[in-house]
Amino acid sequence: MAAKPNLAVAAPAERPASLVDGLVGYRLRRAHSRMMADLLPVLTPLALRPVLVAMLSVIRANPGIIQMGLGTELGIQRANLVPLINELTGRKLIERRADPRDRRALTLHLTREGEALLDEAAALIGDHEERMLAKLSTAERNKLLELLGKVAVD
Amino acid sequence: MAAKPNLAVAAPAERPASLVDGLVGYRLRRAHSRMMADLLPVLTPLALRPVLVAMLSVIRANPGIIQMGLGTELGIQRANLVPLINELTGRKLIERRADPRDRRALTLHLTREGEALLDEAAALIGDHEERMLAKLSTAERNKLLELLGKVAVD
DNA sequence: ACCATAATGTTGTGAGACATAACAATCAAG
DNA sequence: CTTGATTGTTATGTCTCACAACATTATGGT
Repeated sequence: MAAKPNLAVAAPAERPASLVDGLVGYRLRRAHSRMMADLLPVLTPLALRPVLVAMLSVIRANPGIIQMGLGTELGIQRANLVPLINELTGRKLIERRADPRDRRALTLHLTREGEALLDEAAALIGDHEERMLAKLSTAERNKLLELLGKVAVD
Repeated sequence: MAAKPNLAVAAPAERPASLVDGLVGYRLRRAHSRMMADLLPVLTPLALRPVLVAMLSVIRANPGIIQMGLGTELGIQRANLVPLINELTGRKLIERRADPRDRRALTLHLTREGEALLDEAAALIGDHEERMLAKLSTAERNKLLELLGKVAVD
């Protein structure tokens, strides 16, 4: 029942909009892809990746959070979290400490170096966001944050 | 100079907002992740993935597009495009034809089966988007599309 | 016409993200 | 105390993606 006109003879001169172009999911994919492409080289000088920054950020906001909680917060499965945490502990950016309440769990804390490096990363990421959102006014950026929040939340 | 208030003394009773939570890039990542998690099982019955749908969609909107053009349009490198196109041609969803103007290039066209399958996918994806954007009004959805477009565009 | 450079499709390869299963240690509930 | 669930861990496999190299063909300069 498609009301689709026959355009087999139409000259594809300009750039006909594809079906996926009107989808939020598709533009989300493109916007995300473009931002990651810009962010990766930004963090390279600090030897960090976006995931590691997110981990540091959540640990700073929730000192003493256990690994399972960190994984849930970031949408990372605990199995895949282990090598990431090993990477951060190996660089003395965070510490694993025994949880006094639960002997299975390990709590996570930022070290001084972790704090400092996260501050550096935050500054670089601030510039990065400013660059990516240059076309958007402050009101538009807030609106985008709000709308993305509604989509991201469960 | 960042106008960042000192919140070190705030009581972390509820759920303290982490630094990354105010970043567009981070919410973009979360929103994208959630939508993909919902979309993948939607396309499973058709044995399709989001990339394949995007390819079919762009080919339908630009019949005769060459592989290089498709890769540029979707942000996929031509090397990685080859097995994807092989997958679609193997399933008789698209066809590779010689380009009369450039003997290096191969033009791409949808088959009837490709058209039909894309229509099915479009219907399923329509439901999927409706589900993901349930919290947003029509005006908000259009605004989100517009803002994402500004971020995604180069 | 000739030559150097670029573009297109292709293959191969490796790194990284991610899901799953299985296990030991510990907790929680009956 | 015993059964089941939870936490951290290891191992494994899959999927996506980037990069390098190559043959074929176009393009542009001389």
